[in-house]
Amino acid sequence: MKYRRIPDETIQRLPMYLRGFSLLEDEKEETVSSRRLAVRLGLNPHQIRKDLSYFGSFGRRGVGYPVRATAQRIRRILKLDKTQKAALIGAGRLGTALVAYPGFSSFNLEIAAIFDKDPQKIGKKIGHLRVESIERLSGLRKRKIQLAILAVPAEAAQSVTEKLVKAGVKGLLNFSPGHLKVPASVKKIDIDLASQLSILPYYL
Amino acid sequence: MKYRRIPDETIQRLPMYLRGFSLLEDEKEETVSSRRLAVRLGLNPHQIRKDLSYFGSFGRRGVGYPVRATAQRIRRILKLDKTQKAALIGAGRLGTALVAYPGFSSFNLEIAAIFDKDPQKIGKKIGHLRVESIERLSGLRKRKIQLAILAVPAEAAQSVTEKLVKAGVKGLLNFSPGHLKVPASVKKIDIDLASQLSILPYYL
DNA sequence: TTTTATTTGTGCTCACATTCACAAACACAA
DNA sequence: TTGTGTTTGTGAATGTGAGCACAAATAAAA
Repeated sequence: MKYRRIPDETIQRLPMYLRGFSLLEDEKEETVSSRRLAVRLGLNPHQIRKDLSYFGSFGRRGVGYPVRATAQRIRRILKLDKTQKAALIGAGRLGTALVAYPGFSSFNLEIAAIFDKDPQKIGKKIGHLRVESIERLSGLRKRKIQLAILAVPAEAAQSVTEKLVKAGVKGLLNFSPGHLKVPASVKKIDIDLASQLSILPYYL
Repeated sequence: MKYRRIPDETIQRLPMYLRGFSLLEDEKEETVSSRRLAVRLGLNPHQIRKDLSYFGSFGRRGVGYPVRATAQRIRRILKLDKTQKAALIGAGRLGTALVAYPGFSSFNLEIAAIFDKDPQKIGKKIGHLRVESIERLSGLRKRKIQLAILAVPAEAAQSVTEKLVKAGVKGLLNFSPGHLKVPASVKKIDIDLASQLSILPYYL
């Protein structure tokens, strides 16, 4: 296929595909067709094929996609073939829940540091990590942590973000409500829990 | 404007607009132009105007949007002018964090019941609510709870969902990974935390 | 009243994602 | 070797949302 810009939407679906392939890997399946995979994931086969084709030829016609190889290739694309470390900012309830969240490890994601402003929390253990002072964010570059999860109150979000950017963070998963300004070089994903829930009543 | 289908994307932005208007309400602002609001929210004025116009005429030319009235109108559209009750299923760490989450109340959203399967957790207090047995989900209809937040392990998600649908739930905020089958009459929003985080490394 | 500066509301255009349709590639049986 | 049934990969068609430009409406100054 001639070069075409890869849609963000495609990138966003890759983790879903990866989860599907990983599960099939565990089930010792050798190959899977786009049709079978589509049924499992609840979407349509055309989209799976088109999405994967952006990254080259993955499957064999008449056969399907080789499970193990394709899983590995998607991991490579998403840079999940090596463990990716993320810093968590905010050791409140949500932050604590995220540390214990079991879903990250299957994607080779690891929360490798926790920061908080509150002196009461600093030094405390959460999981197997100790909460560090927010003053130590500047050490992230040395520790090769380029991802951050922001779970602080809205008022603190912008100033913490600026510290993170200075510390070399390139990807941000933001749970704080409201608009966060980041340089174009930083990829930001917003998860606004209250907004998400408040959409539902509309459809009642 | 002649009738046009309202895009889902527009609905998804309404909570953002509502938060903007609510804040301006607190600041005792009388009116706001799409331009000023756009700066605050970090998006463009055309989109705000187009989105609002789907629901009729909101503002006055040369002046802007009346803050209080527009906020109230958006609340009405989203059915947030009355408190909306939601049930939380799954009293794990994530569920517990959600109960304490302060962001819901400003949208008139309330977690009004908590359910779990684990007998160890049933009867325990979380916030000011007691954890109930999952067997009691069928009582949701009588309690007029039509929204549910699903924070259970992936294995349990489908069966719980079916119980919820039977109990008359019409809107579902799903934190469980994987594909969940729901009837077309039920609106489902998925928040897959691991998938979201795993998108970030791609952009490094 | 007239002019100037704003600002909304909306038809239109453009860009882009999704879906379709089909040729090419493969497996396997006859 | 030929034929049949799959399945991928992709150009093309379709559908849809975002961005734009501008007329209409308003306020305030001249």
